[in-house]
Amino acid sequence: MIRVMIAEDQALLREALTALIGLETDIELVGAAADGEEAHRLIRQHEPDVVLTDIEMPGMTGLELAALMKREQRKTRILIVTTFDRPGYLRRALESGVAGYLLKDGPSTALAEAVRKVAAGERVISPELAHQAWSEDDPLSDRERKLLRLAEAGLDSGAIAEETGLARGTVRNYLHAAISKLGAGNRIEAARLAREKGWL
Amino acid sequence: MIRVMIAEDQALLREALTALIGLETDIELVGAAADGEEAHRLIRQHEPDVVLTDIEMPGMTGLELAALMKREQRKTRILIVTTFDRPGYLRRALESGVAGYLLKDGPSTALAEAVRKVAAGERVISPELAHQAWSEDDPLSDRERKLLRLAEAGLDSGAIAEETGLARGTVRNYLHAAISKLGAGNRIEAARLAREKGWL
DNA sequence: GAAGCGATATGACAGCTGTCATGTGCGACA
DNA sequence: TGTCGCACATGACAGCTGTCATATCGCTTC
Repeated sequence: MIRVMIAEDQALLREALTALIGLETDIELVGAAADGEEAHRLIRQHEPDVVLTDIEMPGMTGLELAALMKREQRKTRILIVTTFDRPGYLRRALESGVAGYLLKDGPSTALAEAVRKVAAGERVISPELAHQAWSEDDPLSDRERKLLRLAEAGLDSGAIAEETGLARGTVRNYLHAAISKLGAGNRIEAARLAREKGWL
Repeated sequence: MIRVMIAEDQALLREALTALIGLETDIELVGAAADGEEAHRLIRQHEPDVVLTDIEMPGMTGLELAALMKREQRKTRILIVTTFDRPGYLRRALESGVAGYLLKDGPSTALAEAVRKVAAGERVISPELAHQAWSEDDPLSDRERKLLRLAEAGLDSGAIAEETGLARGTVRNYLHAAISKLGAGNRIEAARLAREKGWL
């Protein structure tokens, strides 16, 4: 019997996944959490074989949860189930040590199958994504990413400078580097491109 | 017996909803569609009492589907099930003539209950949203909305002018109006604010 | 018909943005 | 130790953006 836990903040999807798992005879649901911290607590309590989780959750993301499993040397393996099909997300997920990455777009039959494979120690990646796993490197530095996020929120160079303690000219310089690396025409387009790739 | 159809492009959620509906004894599933056009075809074929649908779908949105039901004078009623909790979305949905608007955040028990109420002719709105239904009017004109969307994508005034056939000065003027109406400091912030409200 | 109003349209001007040249300091590495 | 690369920093300049004054047109209201 494979012991599974669900961590998903959308109640409807969480309970629907519960219903789907309930249809399988060789998989047992041992808990369901609505946020990352509750998930961590329940994992320590039940020590499931596999945790189905979204990436974005209140409290703790699915990726942080995966990193935590590694740090605490648990055998519990993380299977990400998400809508985000951006290359950067998959890359970051794999680097966090997740055992699988499924898209919510995929057929539900893939879910139980993926749980079985992950429980057996295999690594599972949505076929739609497998080819783009190592597609393109994030060329942005931490500084560029941070300033790009502020620019995306609508702050002008002066406000970003104040926020970060940099000079206005320096802010423009970093944004110029980001714009140039991404092949964009301005900071707005640069932010959009970076977000599409999953780099923000 | 209430006859229900599901229109949802995420396969996993679609099949999970199917599983949830399957648990109810007084509700019967008569079809499931992965996009708006397929949904329309299946509605004409099966004439369900209620259609569960997301707003954003390939082919046709759930709101367009609702408007179509009204135009074709069908008795089929649309129940929106979505993640979008922005005020503007609910307002536009109600104006499109939907019979209900549920958040995926809500408990799954609310789903069957909502289906029953909608089938009985009632109107159902997620309690989290009810208070903000008429919270704030969209102050933007169609022209302003369109230009704001182009600006959000990273086009500069010149590119937007070319795209729309307007003069550069006119483009800046419309964006200025939008910025001013929204109390923003620049076009980026204006686009962000408008999107948060659900006006884009 | 005249006044009022909103949508459309344009140009002038100050300030902001993107680009580039240039410079400093720090750690890596042969 | 030198120099190489990289992050950090700044100023100059052309072009773009935000703001405002202004004007036309169609429609409503009296």
